[in-house]
Amino acid sequence: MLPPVAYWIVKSEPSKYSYDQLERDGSAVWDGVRNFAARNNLRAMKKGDGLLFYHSQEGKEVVGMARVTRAAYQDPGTEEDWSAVDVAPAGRLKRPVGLAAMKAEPRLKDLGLLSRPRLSVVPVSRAEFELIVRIGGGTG
DNA sequence: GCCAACGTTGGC
DNA sequence: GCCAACGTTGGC
Repeated sequence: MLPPVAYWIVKSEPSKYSYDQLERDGSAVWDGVRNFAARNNLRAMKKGDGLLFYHSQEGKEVVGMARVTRAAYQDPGTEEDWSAVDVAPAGRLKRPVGLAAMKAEPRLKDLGLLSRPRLSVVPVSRAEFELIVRIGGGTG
């Protein structure tokens, strides 16, 4: 039996790196994280973990799913002790799930995205993950 | 080890 | 563009 996967929300400003771009690229090196808590979350990721891709600043919505394709390794952009993972797109939501919709959903009241708004990589429970995907109409 | 200053993020 | 929140840095 496969080990259970974990779930995360990763944030990106679409003007810097959008979900569209990830789909065009087919995969991406998720690097440049310079926050200890976010780094620790990156390091806890395993290949196969599920990601929700959130657009910050513009959109303010979860737009799609992605998957971890390579567990944490040295961030290639620095000599310092930071980490990167590789990710691949795993389906766009039929309807993006906006920040307001998540705030309004009682079952998402403990969502890390809401309680730790400045953290760029936050864990979510399987239930939260699946609920957000369901609110978004799935990936069709 | 504390705390003030500073920089960055991100919602509004 | 503003401002609040918060993480990080650096002086003491």
